[in-house]
Amino acid sequence: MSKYPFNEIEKKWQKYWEENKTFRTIEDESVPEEKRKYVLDMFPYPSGAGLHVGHPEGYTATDIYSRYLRMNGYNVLHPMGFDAFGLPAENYAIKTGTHPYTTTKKNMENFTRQLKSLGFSYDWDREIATCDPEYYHWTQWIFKKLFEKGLAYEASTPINWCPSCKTGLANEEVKEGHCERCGTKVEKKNIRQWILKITAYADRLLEDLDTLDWPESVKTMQRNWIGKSEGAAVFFKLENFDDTLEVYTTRCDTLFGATYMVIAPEHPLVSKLTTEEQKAAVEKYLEDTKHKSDLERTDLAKDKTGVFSGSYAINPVNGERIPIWIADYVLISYGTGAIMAVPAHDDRDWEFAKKFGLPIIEVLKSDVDVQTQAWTEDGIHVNSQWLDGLNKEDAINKMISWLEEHKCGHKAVNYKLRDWIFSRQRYWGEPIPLVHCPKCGTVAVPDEELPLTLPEVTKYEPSGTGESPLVNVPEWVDTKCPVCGAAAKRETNTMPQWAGSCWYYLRYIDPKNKDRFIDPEKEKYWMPVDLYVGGTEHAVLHLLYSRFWHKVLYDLGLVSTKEPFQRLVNQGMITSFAYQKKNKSLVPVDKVSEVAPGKFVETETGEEVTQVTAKMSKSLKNVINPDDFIRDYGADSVRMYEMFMGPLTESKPWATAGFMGVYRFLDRVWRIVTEKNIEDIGLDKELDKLMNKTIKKVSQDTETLNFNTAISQMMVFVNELNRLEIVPKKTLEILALLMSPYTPHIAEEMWALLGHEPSISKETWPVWDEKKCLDDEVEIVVQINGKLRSRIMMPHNADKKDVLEAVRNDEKTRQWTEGKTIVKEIVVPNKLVNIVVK
RNA sequence: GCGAGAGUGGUGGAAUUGGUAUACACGCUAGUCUUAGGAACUAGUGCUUCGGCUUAAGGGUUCGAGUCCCUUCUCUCGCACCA
Repeated sequence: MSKYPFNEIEKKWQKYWEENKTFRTIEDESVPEEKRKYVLDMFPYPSGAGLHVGHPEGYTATDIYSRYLRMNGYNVLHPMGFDAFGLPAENYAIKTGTHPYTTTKKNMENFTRQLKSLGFSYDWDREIATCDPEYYHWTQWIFKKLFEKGLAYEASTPINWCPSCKTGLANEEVKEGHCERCGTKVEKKNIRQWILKITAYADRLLEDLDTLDWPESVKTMQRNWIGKSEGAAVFFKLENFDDTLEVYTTRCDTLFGATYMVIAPEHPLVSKLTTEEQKAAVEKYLEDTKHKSDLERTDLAKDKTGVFSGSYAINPVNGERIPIWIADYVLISYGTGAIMAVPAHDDRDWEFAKKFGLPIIEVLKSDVDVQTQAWTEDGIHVNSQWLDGLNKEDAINKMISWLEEHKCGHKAVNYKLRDWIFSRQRYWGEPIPLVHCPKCGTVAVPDEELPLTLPEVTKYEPSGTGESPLVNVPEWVDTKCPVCGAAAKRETNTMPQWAGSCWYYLRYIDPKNKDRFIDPEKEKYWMPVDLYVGGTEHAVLHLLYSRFWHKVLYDLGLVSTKEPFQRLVNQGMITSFAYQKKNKSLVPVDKVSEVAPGKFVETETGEEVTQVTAKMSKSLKNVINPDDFIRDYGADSVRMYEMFMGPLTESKPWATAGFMGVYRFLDRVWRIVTEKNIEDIGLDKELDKLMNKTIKKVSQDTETLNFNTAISQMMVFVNELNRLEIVPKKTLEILALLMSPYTPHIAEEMWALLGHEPSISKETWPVWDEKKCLDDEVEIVVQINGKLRSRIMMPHNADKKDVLEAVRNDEKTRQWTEGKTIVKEIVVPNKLVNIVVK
C-alpha cells in the first residue's frame, strides 16, 4: 500500500522555495511591458480563528494563474500582506489588556504559517502589514495630501453611531440599519468627524466603471450606490417670507400637478415656516420622529406620517398656493431635503395625500382614476397648459427652459453617494496626522515627523462619548503647533480600517522605500493590477474607497493609471451542507444520519430531513478547517479540491467525500510515478493525441480561470496512463508540468523523480500540436427529423457528398427513411447529419 | 418594491458559433484482491410500462434548443420612502 508521502514532499519543497527565494520578483527591464503582470489577492484581516476555507479558494486561483503566467514567460508580481488594524484585536485588548499589536502579530504569524503551508508562490520579501509604522507612515502621508487638497474636512453632523463598537460608521458600513461588523442597531449621533469628500469624485467614479473588466454585478452595485440622477432644481417662493424653498425633482414636467410640498423634519426652514397655530403639533411631531431610528423610519414606510406647517409656497408655473408639510418620508440627506409632491403620479405622495386629504391632480394621461390609485407610468401631459400633449422627454426639456428663463429653477444632478465619514473613535488605527492650534486652526503634522505613531495607553476602552482612548494620553495629545509653536492638541480620532487597504497594492510594488510612498518608475512597471481576486463583500466598501484614493493620487501625478484594478473576479463563497426539517429549521450535521443514499433523518426523532446548502456556522457544526485537511491529506489536495469543486465565481458546498476523490487522484498519480514501469519510449498515436488534447484543454482553461474543467482533463489523462503497462516518460513530464500550477509540491517531486533539476516552476509551459489533436476518424451522428437514429464513422473533414452517401447506405438510417420523402438534408461537418422526411 | 444572478442525475458539476445532454468526480450495486485502508482493480449506474421520455413549468423561433425569445414559478445576493 503506497500512500503518497504528501507531508514529507510538501515540507521539503516549501523549504526549498523559501531558501532559494524561488518566487522573488524583480523589475526586470528586459521583460517587455505586455509580459508584466500584477496578480493580486485581497489581503486578509489576520483574525484569531486563522484561515477559513474561503481564503485558499481565491488564493489558489491567483497562485495557479501566476505560476501559469511565469511558465509562459511573464514577469509576475504576486504579493501578500495583512490588513492588520481592526476591531477584534482591540476588543480583545479591552477585555484582557493585551496590546492589540501583540495579538495581531501572533495572528499574522499564524496566518503566514498557514499560507506558506499551502505552497503559494508569493514574493514574501514584499510582505506588508498596515499596522506597521513603516507602512502607515505613508497612509498618513496620503491623508495629508487629501487634507492639503481640501478633500478632508471636519464637520459636526449627525452620523451613524454603533453603540456596541462605540464608534462612528460610514454609510457604506451600515447594512439595513445595523452595524455591518457586529449587527447592532445603528443610532444617529451628532459628533465632530473627519469626512472625506468622495462626492467630488462621484462622476468620475461612475464614468470610469465603464473602462473596467469587472463583474457586471459589482459595477451595478457601485453605480447604484453612487446613484446619479438627473433632474431639476425648482425654487418655490414662500407666502409671507422672502426666502425661497428649493426642491430637487426628476420630474419637473409634472409641476402643474404639485399640490403640496414636504420638507424633512431636520430641514433648516422648519421653525421659520411653522405658524403659531401649528406650533404645538409640529413640535410634537419633531419629538416623535427624533426618537425613531433610521430603521424604524424606513420600516414604517407603509404608514406615512406628517404634520402641516401652516405655511404656503407659490407654484411658479401657475401661482397656486401650495401647503407645506413636514414629514419624515422625506430625507434630509438626499437632494435639498424638500420635495414638491405630485400625488397623482407618485405612490408615496399619493398615499400621503389620501391620508391627509390633500388634492390629487392628474397631469399625465392615465389608464386609471388617479383618485383611486397613483399612475406612475408614462403618459401624455394633460391639465398642464403649455405642456399639454407633450411626451415626458419633451415636457421635461421645455419645463427646464421655462424655469431657467424665469429664474426659478435649473437643470440639476443629484447623487445618493454621501461623503465618507473617515474618523473612528478607537485606538487601534492610524492616528490622523493633524494638530489643532488655537491660533492657526487645524494644521498638518510635518512630513519629517511622520510616522506619527500610536502612544501606549493603559486603557483601550473607547470613552463612548465620541472620543477615542487617545484623549487620555496627555503627553501625546499636548503638543506644539508646527506653524507657530504655541501649545496645541493632537487630533485623537483614528482612521478607519479601510485607510490601509486603500493603497496597499501600491506599497507591494516598493515596500521598503523609506523616502517615498512608491518609486514612480516601479509604479509604471507594474500598475495597474491585471487581475484582482476576492470576495464580493467589498463591492462598495474597499473597492470604492480605493478607487477614490487612487484617483486623488492620479490627480496629484503620483500614480500613472486612472484606475487601480483593471480586472476583478469575485470568487464564490464556499458553503457547507446542512439539513432542513419540513418546518424549514436547520439541524446540526452531527444530529443527522443517512439511512439510504441521499436520504437523511434526524437521528433522535427519525424525522426526515433534506440536504441543503448553508453557510458554515459553529451552530450547524459544518465548519471546515483547512488546517485539518492540509495535515491529513496535504496542501495539494486542498488546493486542487477547492479548484475542482466548481466554477471559481460560483458559490458551492464543501463535500468531504468529493475531496477524497481529489486526494485519490493525487495518490494514483503518485503510484504511477513511483510504481509503474516508466520508459523513455515514443507514444502511440492515440496516446499522443490525448496528451496534446490535454495540453490544449489545460492551457486554455487555466488561461480563462476555468480550473475545474482543466482538472477533469488531467483526470482523463491520468486514467488513461493508469491503464498502461509501460508509461512513456514524456507523458509524465508533461503531466508534471500541467499539474505544477495546481499541485506544485507533488509536481516538483515528480519532476525530480523523472531526473530533472528544480524548480519545475522555472520550466516552460508545454505547447500542443494542433494537428495531433485532430481525430482521423470522426463519429457522425445521424438524426431523422432531429431525433438521434444512427451513428457512422467518417474520415475527418470528409466531403459532404461522401458523408451523405455513407448515410444513405447506413442500414439503420434506411429503416427510418424507407418509403418517406426526403425534404431536406443538413450536414454539419464532422458532427452530424439531419435528414428531414415526410 | 427595485436591481443583479441562478435553476441540468441521488450529490458537486460538464456541454465552442444553437449541432451526440449528463464529461470529470462523489455516492451506490456486483465482483476480484488484500499489508483491513476513508485502499486498489474490473464491470455497471438519468428515468422507463422498452414504444419512448428527460436540462424548474408552460409556450414560441428553428431541420435542430440546456443554450435564443415570451410567460410563470422557485432560490441566492445587493439596495430599499433616493423625490
